[in-house]
Amino acid sequence: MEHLPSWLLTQAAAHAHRLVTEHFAEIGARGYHYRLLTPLLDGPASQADLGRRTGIHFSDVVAALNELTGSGYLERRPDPADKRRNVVTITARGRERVKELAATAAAIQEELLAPLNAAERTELVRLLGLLRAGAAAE
Amino acid sequence: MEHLPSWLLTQAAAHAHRLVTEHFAEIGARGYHYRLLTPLLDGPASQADLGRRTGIHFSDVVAALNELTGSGYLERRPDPADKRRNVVTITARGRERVKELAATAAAIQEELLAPLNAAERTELVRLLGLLRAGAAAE
DNA sequence: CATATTTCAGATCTACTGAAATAA
DNA sequence: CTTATTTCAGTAGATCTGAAATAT
Repeated sequence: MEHLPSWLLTQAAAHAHRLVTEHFAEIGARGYHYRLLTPLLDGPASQADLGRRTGIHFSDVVAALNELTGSGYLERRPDPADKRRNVVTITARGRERVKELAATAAAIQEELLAPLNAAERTELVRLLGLLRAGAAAE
Repeated sequence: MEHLPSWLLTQAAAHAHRLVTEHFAEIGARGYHYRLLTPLLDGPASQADLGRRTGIHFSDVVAALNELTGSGYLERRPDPADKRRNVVTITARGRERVKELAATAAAIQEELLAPLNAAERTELVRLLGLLRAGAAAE
């Protein structure tokens, strides 16, 4: 079992999940907040677009954006060019919040990757990236 | 975000989880069944012992063992030497079931690791093992 | 008519918390 | 009295399903 990739992946992800939940909770956030707020630094986006870029389901994007608008980190307005869409824009407070979330995320990575040296960290990221590309391919 | 280890880990694990759920469901099983049944091939164990060896919580071990005893894959008897404990033993039907589950697990690994060559698979397992050891250390 | 977007209500699985009963 | 084991009831988080309303 200790050599079964899917099991090792599950265990490592569970550990990562514990760290993410714990550290983000300390500042009243959760992982979805960071994942959704960060891409908005590059400019406004529709909710469907955010869902596709982050891998978060449309229905969950809705709930997380409700929380983030409630905190004043972003604004949601109907798109004049396509009235089905909402244009989601990050606010000045939201940009400050991202800095805070990014610092927390960096601390999480450091704790998670502590057992690996620099070369091993790079290789892990590369291998996981390959898995991700393969999963997206089919 | 594509280079954030905790995110890559989460995505890869989510993909692995989809494969595990999907493939095991085809034969009326789930991941916990394989994880609990396999160590019992080495001999009987108490539930607390199973929980420690598999990383599954005691309360979830109880529920999964209820399902497995209901299907006749294992037996649970009070331990005469320590009456707090249950001795959990795999049955002949259980041993057959493990073969089925192991074949399914192998198919899952193949699908999951398809993007990696043999050397990369070995390295991924090694790196995830290091993370696991680090997580267990604190 | 088919497709895309937003939204809500609900379901699943994994992981965890808390507490009780029993026995070492 | 403290600790370990089993058990149950319930929670939380991430993911996903299904369906409705609206607009392209």
